[in-house]
Amino acid sequence: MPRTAVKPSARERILAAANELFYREGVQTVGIDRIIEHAGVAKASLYNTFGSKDELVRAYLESRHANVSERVTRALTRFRTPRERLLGVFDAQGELFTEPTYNGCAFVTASAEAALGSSARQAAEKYRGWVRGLFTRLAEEAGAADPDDLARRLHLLYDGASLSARMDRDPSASTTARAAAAVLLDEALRRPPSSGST
Amino acid sequence: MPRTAVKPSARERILAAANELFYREGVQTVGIDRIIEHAGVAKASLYNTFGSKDELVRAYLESRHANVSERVTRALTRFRTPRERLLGVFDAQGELFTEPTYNGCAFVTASAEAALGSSARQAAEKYRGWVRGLFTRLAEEAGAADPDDLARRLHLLYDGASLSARMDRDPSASTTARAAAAVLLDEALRRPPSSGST
DNA sequence: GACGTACTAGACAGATCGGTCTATAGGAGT
DNA sequence: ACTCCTATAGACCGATCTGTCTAGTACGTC
Repeated sequence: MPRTAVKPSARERILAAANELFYREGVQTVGIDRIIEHAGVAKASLYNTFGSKDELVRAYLESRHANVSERVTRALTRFRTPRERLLGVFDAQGELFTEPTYNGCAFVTASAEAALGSSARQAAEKYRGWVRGLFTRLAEEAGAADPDDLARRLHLLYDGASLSARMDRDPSASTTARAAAAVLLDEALRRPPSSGST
Repeated sequence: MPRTAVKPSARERILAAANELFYREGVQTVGIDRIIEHAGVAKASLYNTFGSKDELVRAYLESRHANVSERVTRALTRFRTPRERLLGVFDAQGELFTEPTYNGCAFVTASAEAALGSSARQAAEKYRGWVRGLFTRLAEEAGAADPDDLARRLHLLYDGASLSARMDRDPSASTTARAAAAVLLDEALRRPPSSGST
């Protein structure tokens, strides 16, 4: 068991350094030299393991995706009713916001820095698909008249909250989003299950 | 009239080039050389006029702020009732989304690329303050029970919509946001003018 | 014609970038 | 003992970055 206890592998140390530096300062700003220095590895180790900076960025974002989805999923098991589970997404978001290292959605910032066809954009697309699917499923379970439509609306609040938490340095954005989500949910339950009223 | 008709000044050409390239590809990705080449000016002209790239970024964002606020303000004069004016913000947003060059909120992307104390962050803060103030004023005029609270909620939808329009390439995000905003507005009007119910 | 202003063209400096390469060292499996 | 694998340190390459500097040009005003 020398892997995790005594000394993590080079790959793990590099990913940890990337997770910290890329997230805090941006994937464009942080250079390879900073990463290997912070991880305490040789440059060759990084390129033997990941091949390029772009692939390292992809691995960094994929690990974040895994962390966030696991964390949110686990947090939702605390709640019993469908309504509580749906609104619980914003509670889980609020917990992230209060962490001192929180610096916004990693996929949004990385995507803003990267070129159009880059790995960052692909990883962001995948993450957004997961969020959308989560909200859609929760909206269905809650009995919303139009689950897709409610999921889209909740996704707007979710994105807006993470953006406000970063740019306005306002961790209470998740509370505002949660309250707004409750109003939207109630309205979606009031609507008849199959009709389109604008 | 040789200024605007025949040949714009170097400053105007530089700003136009910055507005196009910075917005499309990012302030970090686009270098000074690309700007001066696209503007057709000498490098010395850029540095004599703006002093540094950071100041050029600030000027670029300030010009965008002026453009957007002027455009939104003018669009809102079309509507008569307070309710229409409030929801009209999302109509104006939808018009921006349909433009082929739309690439998300310039302040969000620029802020994601720039360092913490940079001009971009300052310009973004200023812009966000304007948006917040606009929503607050419209919420007051519409007679919302808690205008600040409603403004915060609408701001989440507004940010979420621009983010979705860019990342999901979905111009209809403004329509979703507008529908959600209508629900939130109605609820804010139903609430008694001075009480706090969670 | 002289002069100041605004501009252009482009070399240049100093730093940093992503990425490759050489050379070396230690540990595990045969 | 020998080899393979993984790791190390660090020189090195070509490209690119922001910013400076020199030199020369067109124009409008006195």
